[in-house]
Amino acid sequence: MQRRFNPLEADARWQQVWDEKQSFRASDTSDKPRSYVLEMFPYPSGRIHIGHVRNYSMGDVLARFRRMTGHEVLHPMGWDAFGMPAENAAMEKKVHPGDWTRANIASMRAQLKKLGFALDWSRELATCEPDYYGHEQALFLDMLDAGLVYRKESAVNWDPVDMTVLANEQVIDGKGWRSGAPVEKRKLSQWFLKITQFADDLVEGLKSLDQWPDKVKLMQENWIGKSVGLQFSFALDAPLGGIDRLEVFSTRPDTIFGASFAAIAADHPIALALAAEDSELAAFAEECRRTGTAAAEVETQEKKGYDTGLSVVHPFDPDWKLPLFVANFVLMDYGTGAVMGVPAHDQRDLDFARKYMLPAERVVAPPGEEDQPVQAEAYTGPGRLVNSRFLDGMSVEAAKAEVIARAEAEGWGSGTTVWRLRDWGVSRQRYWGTPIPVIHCEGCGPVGVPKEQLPVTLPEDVGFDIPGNPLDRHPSWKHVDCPTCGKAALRETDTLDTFADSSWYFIRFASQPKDRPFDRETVEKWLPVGQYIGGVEHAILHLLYARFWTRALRHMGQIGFAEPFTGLFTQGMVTHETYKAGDGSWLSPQEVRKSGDDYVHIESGQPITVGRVEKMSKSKKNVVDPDDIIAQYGADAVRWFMLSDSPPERDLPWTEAGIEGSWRFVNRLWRLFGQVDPAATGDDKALDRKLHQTIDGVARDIEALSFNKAVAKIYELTNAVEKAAPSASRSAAIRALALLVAPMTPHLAEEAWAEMGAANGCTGLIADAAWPAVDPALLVEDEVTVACQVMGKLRDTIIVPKGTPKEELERLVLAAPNVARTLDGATPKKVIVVPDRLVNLVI
RNA sequence: GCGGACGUGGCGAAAUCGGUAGACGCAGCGGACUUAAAAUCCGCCUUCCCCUGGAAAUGCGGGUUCAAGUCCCGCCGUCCGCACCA
Repeated sequence: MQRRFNPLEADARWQQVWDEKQSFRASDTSDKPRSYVLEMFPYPSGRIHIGHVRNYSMGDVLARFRRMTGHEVLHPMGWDAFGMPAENAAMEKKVHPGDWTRANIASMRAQLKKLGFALDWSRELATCEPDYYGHEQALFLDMLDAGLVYRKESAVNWDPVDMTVLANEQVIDGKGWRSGAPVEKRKLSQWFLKITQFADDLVEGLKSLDQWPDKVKLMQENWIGKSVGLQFSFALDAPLGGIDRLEVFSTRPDTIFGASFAAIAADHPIALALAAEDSELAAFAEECRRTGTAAAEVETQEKKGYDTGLSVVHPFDPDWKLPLFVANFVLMDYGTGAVMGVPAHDQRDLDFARKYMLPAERVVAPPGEEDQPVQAEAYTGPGRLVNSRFLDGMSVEAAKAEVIARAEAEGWGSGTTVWRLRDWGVSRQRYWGTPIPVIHCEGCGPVGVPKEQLPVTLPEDVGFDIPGNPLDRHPSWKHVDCPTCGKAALRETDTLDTFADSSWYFIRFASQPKDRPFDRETVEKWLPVGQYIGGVEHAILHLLYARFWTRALRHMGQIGFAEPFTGLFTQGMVTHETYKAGDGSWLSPQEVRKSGDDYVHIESGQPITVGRVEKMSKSKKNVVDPDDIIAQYGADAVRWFMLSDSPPERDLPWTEAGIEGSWRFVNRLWRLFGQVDPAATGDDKALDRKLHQTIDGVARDIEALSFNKAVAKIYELTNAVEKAAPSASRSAAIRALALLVAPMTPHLAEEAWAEMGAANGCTGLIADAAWPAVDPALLVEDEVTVACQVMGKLRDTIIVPKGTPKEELERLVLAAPNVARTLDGATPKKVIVVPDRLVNLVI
């Protein structure tokens, strides 16, 4: 065996062997239990970054481990290949988005292959190819037929930089998620997917996802935002044009007798009608629209209103009139754009009432506080109804039910659920996306492209020298005949949001027939995905859309399950120290050298300020390139480092010392593998025990994705094996160690396996080897260390046979020298014995 | 503001059910080998003290318990998500 492990040579050799033997090809017909391990597929930006390496290393350990434990594993890879960056590149570099994207895919594929992931490359797909997006178009048409797609003119979020519409989920703090430009409102005809039809089920379904992080489930629940209450109408005391009623929604119909005003949004039809003849109101409405929705602004925003002079009539008392305001805190796009104001029990209403001198009468009170006046804070807790006529004495819940029942009986309202979730607007005014397969005919309206004409492919001859949608200004592409009446018609020139592409790729991975999106039977063999791994930044967008899409397919009878991902794991980021030069400019790790405890700039020798450890970003220059690292240390050291130290859900600080340490360990293992001796004889019971405990523990840790713990256990075993004297046990441990590290450092393991060879029982590829069996008898120790405590403080420890009886333990502890000295002749009042663990003496 | 997570050595972290806090790794220190260096190996490594032992210590302050990093109450801090949601 060579003295040093040579990854540069070994990595490529084993990668080629796995490739030739198609070692990681998933069989649809295997009888083994199936396991679908999936990491979120990358956007082909051009380079793999270290975060990808961490993500795919984790998935790879699980995939390889599952193979070793007898599973038929599906572990595929593909490309989320449509999107804006390709068009931006086209504009800047005068390359076609397709050429740019495909070149990026080629180089990133090569990078991934260098890491030796156990991927089934035969199933590789790219969403920008017609043999993917054509099937997506078919699914869109199915949804159109099923009534899950509709077209609507609505105010949409317009990104003025990317010149496209954005979904609600893609607007963050009033800014476009990609461009960061403040989003404008525009009225446009757009295609929508009816995600709200599944709102309730999407919330309910979260309960079944016990292998999802609570954090993600909570984020989804909040995003969907279910509110149960009463939608009802106030009569206007004087009709305005054709409008004589005002619809409002309230989650607190029980407080209806505490109402002292009604308020509408600045964009509410009544407000618009009034503003047409009231310039003061028009100015106020304009001010409301101008106000940003950014966090800081909203918080400091004063509640302001404009008294319309109109009144509404209380539904339970025709003589009770409530003033109607236009208010800046009422939003047109939530509920009905109008509220009833109950100052005593809603803080915003209270702030508003104080400013405009409106009454604030308590109608719910906890016991004993019935007569307390309303102070600075609105009361939102439980209690009994007061000052509320026929509701007096009821609980909040009973009163809600009573008001809803009466409203429904009297016909002026009904119990309703309102959702924060909006339907998913999927139209994008972009070129590099899936063409929406619809033809607009003057006579027939929008008509779906007949399925036999799919795919509707993107034209190649497009230019990006002027802003806007190249599909729309293409001379011929959009001009087609109506499939229904045959008259001249126009193709839809919008493309689908790229989140549609990632909403079903995990299904296509499992089954890729040429003539349809997927084969149901094959899909149901593999799905749902057993373990999905990716960044938490997709907690809402991608994961919600994928859950919707899967439900839509089930709704249409195409598949039999609703949840696409049984297990979800959100891994942390890879971070790095930041370095700042004296002039405040950022420096990359390559420009910095450690000198004693300080850092200096290599070029100038000037001292460097070390900043906080942050997510790697180009702007702060704290990035490391996986290619450089692999070239220096090989794939296995990088993979090992990605799994070590930090728990996978937490951020992992990249350090030069850390990767050096991993590299040293790879070599340490390599030297140890060289010490295997098939001729060695003799037992080492302690080492056997350590080995079997480690095999068991590492398996559990990998199943739980606690890779850092598995790594620690492997270090411990390595330490023990190194210290052990030669024996048959030691050789067996060395061989088993190769199997234990095989999922993490597969090239090293494969090389060692081949070197150890048949003489040591190492035949075939370690990639095809089974996980070592555990002897349960060796998991239990026959001796245990028992802690000897006096008054809860550790005074001594004794080693006793496992299962030593209580009385005997007590006797031994009392005899322990340090215990006897501490007791100093005193007799314990009480003795607590936890068998095999500790004895605590209470004096 | 609402919701959530987290807080343990110089650093990344372990501690699975309330039962020996700091496993394992990194960095550091001392030593061996070497002409020397690298590599490797051995040892030390929470703090303090009257050092064959002892005391304190898991963000801070209380509580429950024979026993608390772990459970309960109240603070402080950091990070994340949402945000005028009726």
